[in-house]
Amino acid sequence: MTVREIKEKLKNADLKITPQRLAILEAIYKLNNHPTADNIIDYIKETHPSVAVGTVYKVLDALVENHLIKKVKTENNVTHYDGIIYNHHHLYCSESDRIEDYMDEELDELLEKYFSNKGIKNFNIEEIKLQINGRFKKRGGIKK
Amino acid sequence: MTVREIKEKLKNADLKITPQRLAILEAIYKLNNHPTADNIIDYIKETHPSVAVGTVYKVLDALVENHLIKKVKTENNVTHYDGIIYNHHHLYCSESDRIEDYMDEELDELLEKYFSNKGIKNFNIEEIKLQINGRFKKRGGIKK
DNA sequence: TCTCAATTAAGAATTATTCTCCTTTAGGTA
DNA sequence: TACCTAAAGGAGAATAATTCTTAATTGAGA
Repeated sequence: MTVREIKEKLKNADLKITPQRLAILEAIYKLNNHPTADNIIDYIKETHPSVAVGTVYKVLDALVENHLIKKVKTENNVTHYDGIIYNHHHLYCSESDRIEDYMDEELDELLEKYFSNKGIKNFNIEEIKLQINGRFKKRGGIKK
Repeated sequence: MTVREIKEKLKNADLKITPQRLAILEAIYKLNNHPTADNIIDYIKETHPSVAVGTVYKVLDALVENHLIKKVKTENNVTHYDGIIYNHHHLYCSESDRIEDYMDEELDELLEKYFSNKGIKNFNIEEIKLQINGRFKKRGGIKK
């Protein structure tokens, strides 16, 4: 995702293009791992050493409100952010805080069809996401 | 859920049966709305006015660790707890913090079958929960 | 280039949770 | 039934994550 594209996103969302906002949004795209505010601050501090913590929270809120990013539901007492705003699912590691995206169009269609037929009483569905809990297999190294 | 049954659960989980633990676990079952620690404290303060906040957090942690309750994934910066520990799904209201349980055995079987066939590369699935975002229809009152 | 509403910086305040230390108690054992 | 002690709880301080306030800076429209 180029700076140009990020500027375009901010512009389309009617948000002023500021260096802080560019840096924060770019951090989310580059990290691509559902970072926390603290992760983002750590990431941008090299190129933007004087961005205030309060600014980061304020910018993150603005990005969420303007549908450029989303908050991720977790059991943590810390907010994680997602740069992917189209619907998808998440793999949650039961051993760590790792969260991975999971895209599966076949599954999406299945769920769409299922709930079109069935529906949920007294509830208007807006979005269906899977929370898939489990363990990531280790990459390389000694097999356990 | 009777006090007797709750005592049984604590005993089976190898947890000492204390008045605080009984009160907190009963609160979760009675409230039955994915309460926060603060909700629970408010609920039990009438019958147990001197239970310490730190105790509540400690007891909740013990109940989670011993699989008597579960934490609910949310975007809030506050932990919600669930008294239902068998697998089920959640309806999340996009307008409030309301979270409702959603059980659907047909759906469970569908998902089970789907992922048995498909699987997820480099990931061992332990549990699949649906996060269904939407709006609850208003009960009674003027139609909007 | 100028202007100003919007944004940011800085740091204080708030909220939710965790930690520490001392007191109390659940329940096992004799 | 009484005793004992490891475990649990109370109280309050500490920590961490986020929000708020005020003054300074700035993006972008005119």
